[in-house]
Amino acid sequence: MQQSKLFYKANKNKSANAESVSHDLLVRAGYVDQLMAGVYSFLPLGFRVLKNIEQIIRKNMEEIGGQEILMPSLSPKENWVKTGRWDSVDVLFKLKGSGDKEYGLGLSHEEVVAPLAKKIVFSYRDLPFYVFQIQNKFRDELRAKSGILRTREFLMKDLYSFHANQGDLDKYYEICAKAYKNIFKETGIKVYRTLASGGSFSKYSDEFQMLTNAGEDLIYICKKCSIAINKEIKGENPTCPKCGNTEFDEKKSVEVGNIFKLGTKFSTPFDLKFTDRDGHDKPVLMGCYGIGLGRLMGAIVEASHDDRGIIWPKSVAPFKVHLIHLGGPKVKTSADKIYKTLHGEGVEVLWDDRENKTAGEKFAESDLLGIPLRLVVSEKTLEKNSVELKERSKDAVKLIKIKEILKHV
RNA sequence: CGGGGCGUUGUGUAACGGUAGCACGAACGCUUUGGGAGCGUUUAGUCUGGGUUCGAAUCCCAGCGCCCCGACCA
Repeated sequence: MQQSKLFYKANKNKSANAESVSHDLLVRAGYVDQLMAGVYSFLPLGFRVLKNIEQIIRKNMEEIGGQEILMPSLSPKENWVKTGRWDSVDVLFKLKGSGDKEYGLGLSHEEVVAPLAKKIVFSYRDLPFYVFQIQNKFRDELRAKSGILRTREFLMKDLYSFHANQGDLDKYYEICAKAYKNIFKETGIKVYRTLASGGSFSKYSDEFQMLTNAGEDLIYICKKCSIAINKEIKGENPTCPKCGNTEFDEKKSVEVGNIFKLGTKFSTPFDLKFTDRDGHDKPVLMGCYGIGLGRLMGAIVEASHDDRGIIWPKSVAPFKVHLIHLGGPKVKTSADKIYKTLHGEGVEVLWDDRENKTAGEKFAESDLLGIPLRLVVSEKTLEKNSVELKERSKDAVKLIKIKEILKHV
């Protein structure tokens, strides 16, 4: 991609209305644009990051048997009434269509996936199965905050599992927890699996929390065994559920994922059952497993930046290489050649081909954008048939031969 | 939803009730080219509606919007 054609505009001034680091940097570097409180557009740079995160999640969900589907955002009021969530969930967006027909905008998809499963599941032979989607969710949060960390519309991966018995659900729940750990590791952040209350869903759930001051949650990490619990759990029982210790570190954190054992909570209202080996009908047991993609993206920035800008982990970076040329037409021609070579080899490269920008501006913006590898071409480097290579996360620069660039990127 | 703060050009900000200015950006020209470079020209703004006043960005009322704290959080 040539930067002169990229749909974005970076800004030197700090955003006035952005308290959190990720909000400020993502807006300033042109990754996202705020439309209103809690609602954002993802510009090409931001969308590329989002798609990389999406791909990591997709791969891991497919590895544990997840089959990808796409469910609608609109759903009929009746289904929400059936589960009681029309009245009990105050963040549900409700809207009215023609003929005064009422709809709910999906904030999670039990009301859609359970009736769907009912059309496919009849026998124990049809179980278990796992379906997931990556789709926009709508929640009428009382207060959106911290840029893309808490929004009213956001991309979420939600997986639903269906089981014939508790043992099977328990087993899959742990498999999914492991996949989650892997996802967060791949996206470059450290998370704590945190025992939490399940809200209206189940007695207990597990949250995946990343430590950051920009977060809105508090978690308690056992000083002895490093198990983490959230506030509600500590409120109920102030001892470590694993080792009985009572000493905890209190830390601010952001929840990037959450898993629940739903049991029969949603299968019962929709009469979702199956015929077991013994010939008797039994309710299907469900689990649900969510990750907010935009929030994860924000969390990554919170975890990985410096005072000059973002430092993307390679796995999610919008481009792998930021190519910069300094100098006149001759240098630009060489840069163009390098750009085409890299591009031709499938290396994701952003080339700052702008002619009216000074070296300082290009460097400063490169640091702000946070692409992992920077290649600089100038007359100085060309004299040695080389380019300069620098990792965004490090200070060291080194010269590498142009012929050998592909070995380094 | 309670409390607080704030709405001035694309962004960041200034202006006692009296000429809406500065910086960044953007555009053009010339010069420059290894850490946000220089000169010149240009561009674009007082959230909306009322009120007070000779005169309102400024004071008052209402609305809308944004941010923060809290509450809430499938």
